[in-house]
Parts: sequence; structure tokens; C-alpha cells
Amino acid sequence: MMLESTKADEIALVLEEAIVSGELEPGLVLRQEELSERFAVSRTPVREALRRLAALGLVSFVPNRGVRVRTITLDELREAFLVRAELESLATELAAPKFTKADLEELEAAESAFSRATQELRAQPREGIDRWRLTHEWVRANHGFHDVIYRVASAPLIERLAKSARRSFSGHAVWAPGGSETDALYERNDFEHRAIIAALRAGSPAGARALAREHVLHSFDLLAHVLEQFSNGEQNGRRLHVERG
Amino acid sequence: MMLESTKADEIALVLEEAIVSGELEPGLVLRQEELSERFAVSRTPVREALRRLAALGLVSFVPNRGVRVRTITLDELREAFLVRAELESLATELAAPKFTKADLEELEAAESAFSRATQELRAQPREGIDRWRLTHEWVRANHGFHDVIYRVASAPLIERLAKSARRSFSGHAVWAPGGSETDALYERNDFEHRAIIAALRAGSPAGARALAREHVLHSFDLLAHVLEQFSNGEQNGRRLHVERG
DNA sequence: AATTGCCCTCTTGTATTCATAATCAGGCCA
DNA sequence: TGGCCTGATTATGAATACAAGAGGGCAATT
Repeated sequence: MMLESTKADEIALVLEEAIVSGELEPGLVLRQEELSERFAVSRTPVREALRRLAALGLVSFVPNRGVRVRTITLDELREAFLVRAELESLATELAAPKFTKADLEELEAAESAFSRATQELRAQPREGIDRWRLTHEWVRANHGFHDVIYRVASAPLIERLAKSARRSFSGHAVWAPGGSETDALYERNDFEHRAIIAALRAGSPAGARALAREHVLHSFDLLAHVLEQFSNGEQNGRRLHVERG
Repeated sequence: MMLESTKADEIALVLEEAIVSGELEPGLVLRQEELSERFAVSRTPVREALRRLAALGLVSFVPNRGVRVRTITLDELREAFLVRAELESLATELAAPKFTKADLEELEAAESAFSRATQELRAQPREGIDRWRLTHEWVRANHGFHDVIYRVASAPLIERLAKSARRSFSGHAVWAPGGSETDALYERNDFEHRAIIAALRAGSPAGARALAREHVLHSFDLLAHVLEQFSNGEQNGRRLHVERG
């Protein structure tokens, strides 16, 4: 039941996932020949895939020098969250009148999963592989919540652009260890999700919109707080790859 | 003083301009071989250029069937303007505190040019090649105004995404003939530009933001009004290429 | 006459080959 | 000693060659 498509497209998707997940670290130089043998194809479709990723802003081409996974500065990160705040609040406003009972239930289920992921993360404050894994699951659960809203909004362009802005950060996902201050931020994140649900349930597009906006901006505070703690730029042997702005 | 770059990049830029300007009409199938001989290169860089345009949403690939210039539905058009409204208002807010005297003067100069273009367009209500040309100049002058704001905001991501949303419409630029109702809409467009300048001069980020948002949304009203008049989809032998939503 | 299946051609997708720019090592000269 | 020029090496950019899917027309069959 495999949907027919070109190799270039498939490669682009795999590489995109690898970059977003952080498997391919920002700054890494991608050798075309290496990729072509990894995917068992020639360099032609590989180059086409890389062109697509370049247009998406995930990698940068330097003529005759190669392509590397894009790094991001703190300023760019801030800008990405500002964009997400606007687009996500818009999506939420558009979605509000369209939410059905079933949609609300799905959103609540996603929020429950997110809440669980948050608790698991808080219960494992020690650094290490496990916390790394839990962090990734936390991120996925968080995306799961917001994706329900995007789906209901049924606004393809907004969804595409917002997720593009989201991606610019994903590959840099490193999280802070537990602590009362960090915990409070996690708590707020969780609480704000519930507030958005409440606004949607109450049928208030304007309210949901405002809450969504604040929520994304607060998410940046959380991230900035983490980056502050790790200004040395190293955690678990993984570089943060966010350049100081 | 030619900046070194690859042929694929150059071709992509030329094709992008051709699509945005409407020279290559939406729906048109782009034959790779035809393009390759037009640019005097092989199909390889042409395909890479097309991949980039596809990622930008300007063309759509259909595996083994070819690539065609993307068409747009009325719903998609509306969505693009909603996005632009959010991003442009954000950019305006960010730019507000950064505006210098020189920047304001540049913005006023751009507005003057836009105002002139508007008057010229209104003075030539008859359809025909000339009105087509004046319309294009009007669009360019309008972009010129907004581009000053983007520059001052110095927010590359926002600028890129907003212009991307703007592009989704540009290739479809067809304008209505004169008339009291249309003239009033033009008038409002011009007036709103001046209001934004006033807010920036007064140093009100919040005010400028709100005005910019309303302005973009009103622009959609103007466009929708035009499309209403030409629901038959034909003008000067050029198709509107906006599918009915 | 309509329909179905085959074949032929056109176009795209991919591999392979060729060309050219960048890098690095080593030697030469100030 | 140190910097710079020069040739070999490597990786990328582009051209060419090859493979494969899509569509259309024609003929055979019902």
C-alpha cells in the first residue's frame, strides 16, 4: 500500500526527520556521496532532496563547498517563537468555532498524554540517556496537543508555516534538569494547555487566541531559561548548537 | 562584480520572478527540456531549481507527470491574507521602536510613490495593456511601502514567510476597472498607509500593529471585490486563475 | 460501434560520466 | 622560520546516457 513517489521525496522526508529529531546535529556537513550510498541511490536524487531542505531552511547550500545542517542563533530562535505565537494564535482562533465534542475529547486526550509526559520528566530529574529520551517524548506530546488544533483549524498554509517555524527549534531540543524553578515553568505550560481547552469549550475564539499566544511566548521563556542554565553549551555530550546572540 | 552562484539558483530566481509576475500563468505545465534549452543548460540544474520552487509552494510536482505552476483557490487566498495580516502586524510592531528619522523619510517616499501609482491607475479606468501595466506598477509600489517596514524590522524569518504568503497571490494580480466603489477601496488603502506612518511617527508599536493588521485584511476585501466583479474569470484575455471556493 | 488490450512515443526519474572549484600538502623563496 | 605559490586530491556542479512510467492511438474482438 506504498504510495508512489520519487526517491528524492523519500530521501527529503527521512533527512528532514533526522534533522528535526537532532540525529543530524546542526553544523554537520552533509557529504553528498555519503548520503547517496547510505540511501543506495546516486547523487542526483540526493541533491534534489537537499535543494528542498534548503528551501525549507533546514540546511544551507554553499556553492562548491557543500551543504550543512543549519545552526540557529538566539535571536533567530526568539523570532521563530514570535512567528509561532502569531500563527498559532490565529490557528486557534480559526479552530475555535469548528471544535466538535469529538475534537474536544481528542484534545483532552492529547493534553492527558502531555501531562503524563510532563510528570515523567519531572520524576526523572537526573541527566542521562533516559532524561534525554523523556525530553523527546515530552516534545512529541506537546506537538501532539497543538497538532489537534491545527487539524481542526484546517488551514494548510498556517499549519505548514507554523510547523516550519517549530522545526527551526526542534533539532536543538535539549532540556534542563529538574529544579523548583524549572518545575514551575513546566507547571505553567501544562496549566496553559488546560486554559486553552477551557476557552475552546466555552466557545471563545478571542479568548483562545489570546491564551494560545501567551502560551507560545511563555514557551520561549522556558526555553530561554534552559539556555541560560547551559550557557556553557554542553549537555550529555551534545552541543546545544544555539549560538549566543 | 557578479556574485558566484550555481546555475540552479539563478534559474530558480528567474523562474520565481516569472511566476510571481504572472508571466508564467498558474496551471501552466513546465516542460523540463523546454526550460533547459531556454536557459541553455541541461535538465539537471533545471530540476534542482524546480525542487526549490516546489518547496516554496510556487509549483507542484506530480511524479512522472511533470510540474505545473500552482493555482490557488479563494480559500487559500483568504488564508494567505490572514497569515500576512498576522506576520505583517508583528513586523510593524517590531519595527516601530527601531524607526529613525531617515527610515520614516524613506517610508514616506515609498508612500508618495504608491500614492502616485494609485492616482495613475485611477486616471486610467479603461481596460487594456496600459491598465495592466499600471496595475503591476501599483503592486510593485505597494510592495515597496511594506518592504521598508520589513527592512527596519530586520526580522529575516518574518520577512521571508510574509513575502512567501504575498507571493501566493502575486501571480494572480489582475485588477478591476475603475468605478466609484473600487475607487473608495483604493482610497482607503492609501489612507491606511498614511495612518501606519502616523502611528510609527507617534512611536506607538501597538497602534501601528493594529493598523497594519487591519490594512492587510482590508486589502483582501479589495481583492475579493475585484474577484467578485470578474467571476467569469476572464480579463484582457488573461485568466484570473483563482478557482472558486 | 464500442471496448479492451497492446504497443509506441514522449516525458520524467535516476545513474553515470565529465568538468571545475576548493582544499591541502609540500616545497621554494624571502 | 614563516608565508606563499603550485600541483595533486577531493568534492561538488553540470552534462549525458539510460531506465521506467504515463498517455494515446490503433487494431482486434465482441
